[in-house]
Amino acid sequence: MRVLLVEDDRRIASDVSRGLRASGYVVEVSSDGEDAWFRGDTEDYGVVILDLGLPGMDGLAVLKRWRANGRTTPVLILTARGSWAERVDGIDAGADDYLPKPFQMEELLARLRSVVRRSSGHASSVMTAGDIRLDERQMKVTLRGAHVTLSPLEYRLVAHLLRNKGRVVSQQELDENVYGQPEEHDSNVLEVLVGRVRKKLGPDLIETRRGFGYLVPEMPA
Amino acid sequence: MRVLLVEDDRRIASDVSRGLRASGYVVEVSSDGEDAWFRGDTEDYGVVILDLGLPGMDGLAVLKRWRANGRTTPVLILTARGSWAERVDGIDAGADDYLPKPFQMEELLARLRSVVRRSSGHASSVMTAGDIRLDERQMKVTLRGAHVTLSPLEYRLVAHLLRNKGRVVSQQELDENVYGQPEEHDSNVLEVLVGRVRKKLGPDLIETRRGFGYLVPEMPA
DNA sequence: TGATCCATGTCAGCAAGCTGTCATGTCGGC
DNA sequence: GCCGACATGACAGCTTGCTGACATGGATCA
Repeated sequence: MRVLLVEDDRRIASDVSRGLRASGYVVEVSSDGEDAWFRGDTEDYGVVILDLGLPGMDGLAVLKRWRANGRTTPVLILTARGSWAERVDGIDAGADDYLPKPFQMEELLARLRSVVRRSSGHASSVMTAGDIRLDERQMKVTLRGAHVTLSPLEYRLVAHLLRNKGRVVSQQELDENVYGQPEEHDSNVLEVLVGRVRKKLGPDLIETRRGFGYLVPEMPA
Repeated sequence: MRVLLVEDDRRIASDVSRGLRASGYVVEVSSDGEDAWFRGDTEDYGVVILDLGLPGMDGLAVLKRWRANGRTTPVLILTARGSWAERVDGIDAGADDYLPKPFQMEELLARLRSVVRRSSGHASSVMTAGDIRLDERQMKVTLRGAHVTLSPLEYRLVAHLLRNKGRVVSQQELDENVYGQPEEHDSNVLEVLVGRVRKKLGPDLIETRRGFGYLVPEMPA
C-alpha cells in the first residue's frame, strides 16, 4: 500500500518512514503543504499521514481542500499532545483519525490498519439487466435512466430475480421470497404480478420457462 | 441517533448521558459487560461508547464478541490515560476510535460525530441535501441559507435521514433512532412528524418508499 | 396561580394505489 | 387440435400514507 507521509521534521519523517517500510508500506514523504496538497490531489494513495504544523500551507487547509475536491483518501493527522481543540478541528475538517505526538510506532501502525480497514469496507448494491438498473440501497429502479415506481411486491419480485440472474427461479421459490410464505397460492397471483412488472419494465426482462419458473437472462434477448 | 453508553461509574455515566442527550442523542446506559454485550448484539445502535474496565465481562471481550458475530456498529472506547497498549488492543479488536480519560465533553462529541460520519461514509459534520444544510456541531438547519427552527424530534428525524442519505430507512429504524423505542407505535406519529418536517423544509427533501420507509435521495428530485 | 406558548400525540377522513380474484384469452408442446 | 400452463384486463376491497383539527401536558412568565 502506498502512503503519503506529510511531515516537516526530518528526523520524525525518517524514523516513521523507516518503520512504515518495515511493515510493508510504500512511503513517499512530503515536507511542505503546497507540495503535499498537489500530490494528494493528483496521485492515489491508500492513506495519508498528515502533520498539522507545516510550512507553506497549513495541514488543516490542505485537508479541507482535498475534501472540498471530493477526495476521500483516508487521512490520519498528527497533533501536538493534549491540544484537543486541534483534534476537534481536524476531525471536523474530515480527518479519519488522529494521533497525538509523541507516539509509539506500534500505535501508529494499529491506527493505520484501522483507518484503512474502515475505508475499504463498502460493497456495491446495484444490479443491472439490459436497460434495467436496481439500487438496493435506495430501493430505486430505473429503465434507461428513468425512474420507475414499483409496488413493494413488484420490487421484491424483481430484486429476487435479479439477485439470481441467469438462473431459473421456481414459482415456489418466488412465493417464499416475495410473500414470505411457502404455502402455495391457489390463485394466479404470481403470474399477475409478473405481468404487472413486465408492463412497467418491458416484456424482455423476465423470461418464462414453462413448467419451471421464471428467469432474468444473463444477456438481454 | 441511538447511543449505547457502557460505563460502570455511575457519575460519569450520568454526566455523559446528560451531555449526549443535550446534543440530541437517544442514550441507553449499561453498566455491566454481559448486559452490554447482549444489548449490542440484539439491538441496533448508531454508536457504542465502551468503557474497558467493566464488571461481568471485560470491555475488550465484549467488543471482540460483537465483531466475531459480524456486528459493525461503530465503537468508541474509553481508555485510561497514557496506556497506549490498551489502545492498540482496542483498535485491533475492532474499535473505531478511542478516547483517553479524562476527556472534555466537547471532545467526546467531536469524536462521536467523526466515528458516526465515517461509518456512514460522510466527510464533514455538515450534511446537505438540495437546499437543506444541517450542521451537527451547531445543531442548526438552514433552507437556502435561512435558519429553520426544528423541534427536537424533527431534528433527530432529519439528522438520521441525512446521515443515511441515499438509503431507504424503515419506519422501525426511525422509531428506534428518533424515539429510542423499538416498540411499534400503534399510531401514526412518525407520519405526522414527517409531514411537519416536510412543511418546514419543503416537500422534496424526504421521499416515501411506500411499504418500506423513507429516503433522502442522493440527488434532489 | 393562571395565562400562554409550544412540542407532541391522537384521531378521523381522504386519496392513491396496491393486491387478490376471476373470467377470458393466448401460447406451446404433444 | 387438445390440454394445461401462462397472460391479461377489469374490478372490488383494503392498506398505506397524508393532512387538518384537536387534546394534552410541560415549560415559562407575569
